Amino acid sequence: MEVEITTEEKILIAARKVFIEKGWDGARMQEIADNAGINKALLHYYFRNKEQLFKRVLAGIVGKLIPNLNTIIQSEQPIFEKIQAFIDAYLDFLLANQELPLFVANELSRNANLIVGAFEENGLKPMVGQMVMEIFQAIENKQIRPINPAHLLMSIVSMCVFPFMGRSIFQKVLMQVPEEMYQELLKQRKKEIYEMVYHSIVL
Amino acid sequence: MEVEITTEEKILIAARKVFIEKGWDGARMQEIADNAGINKALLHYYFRNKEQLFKRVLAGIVGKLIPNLNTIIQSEQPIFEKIQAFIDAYLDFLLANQELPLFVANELSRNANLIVGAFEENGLKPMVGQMVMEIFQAIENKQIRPINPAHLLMSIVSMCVFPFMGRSIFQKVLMQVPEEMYQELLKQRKKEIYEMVYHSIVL
DNA sequence: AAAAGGTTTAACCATTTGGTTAAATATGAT
DNA sequence: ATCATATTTAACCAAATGGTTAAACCTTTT
Repeated sequence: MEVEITTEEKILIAARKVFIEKGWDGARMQEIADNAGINKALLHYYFRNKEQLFKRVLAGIVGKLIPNLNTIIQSEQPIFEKIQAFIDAYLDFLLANQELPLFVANELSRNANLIVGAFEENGLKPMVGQMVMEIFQAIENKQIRPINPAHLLMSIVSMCVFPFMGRSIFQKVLMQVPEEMYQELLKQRKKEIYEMVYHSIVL
Repeated sequence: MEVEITTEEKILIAARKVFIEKGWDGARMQEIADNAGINKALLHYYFRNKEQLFKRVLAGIVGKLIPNLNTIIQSEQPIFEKIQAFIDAYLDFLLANQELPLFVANELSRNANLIVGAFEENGLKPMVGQMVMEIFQAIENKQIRPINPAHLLMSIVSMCVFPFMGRSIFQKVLMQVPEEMYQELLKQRKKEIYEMVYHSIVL
């Protein structure tokens, strides 16, 4: 069977890899061309310049990041199930896109307008609002102990994302464990995070 | 009173600022020179090249990062007090060096050998070992509920660091709050993190 | 088969950037 | 004052880098 792959796709795949690996500043058009197995001039034929290419890569990334989580947030489930589903979906995504968080945080902090633009074009609503409300209600209903919802969410997201974003810090400085062992830890986190959150809010 | 500030110090201050702000790839020797108010050639007079200058900046950063935490870890206190002291000291440091985590994670993931070298020269022992042992003992002594120590530590560090390292993600994408409000959240975290951890491990 | 249009390439170009050089200027010792 | 040494600067340089151009090469249409 024929697996058609256009030059444009080859370029985007190569660009995604190089941009994520090296960041905007470190990425070289020549390296992207080499990775795509084409001439450098062809990059500029398909994408006018580095910025256009970067924007296209961003759009692809952001497009996958968002919908996943939003569906969960909007679903109707009891608070504990919902939190568990959130952690579950978030970690699945992170395990499949391990280098993404550091890349996004990085570019976002240097190049904010570009990235925020990409998010807005992809229609990311501040999905936090609804979650905050639900946590408030769960507190009033005596389902969970009183806790600042913003901080609870912050903590959950932190526990999910940081092991990926700060992976180099954990792996190379703090824990000094080999790659496979770290991957093993990452896989266990789904369960560990949920248990931590559960015990910290259950009455 | 005379505040003596040598050219070398001026350079290091400027370099630290530019490197942290822009990263290795984004930092320009010219910009560092401008920030220091000197000629570009003078940079190379004091520091042979970009790499030497970067290493010196790193040494300064790592030198302050470590000792702070190690003293706490090595202190003898009951487990809950120790965890609280750890969070306390960590957040004080982070509040005073907000841009550092992203910078370190970033350079560490691209340029590992350079940074790990800087850590090793500054004698960072994998301080985690001792903490893991103590958590194990606390579990055996029925002081806290059974929990994987590595994950507990990972979670604590995550909750402390991520709001700084992923600040742009929280602030600009997820929560969309103004600067002062985010700073306010950060100041509250000390208390919030400890309470979260406390409730999640207390029997 | 020849014209036409899109696709790909090699060779260039202008600018930026890290780094050097040689001369000028302070600074300190004799 | 004068000599020597350390500090600072302006002018350069070579390599790297994003981008352009004009020609070559397909593929499809007529």
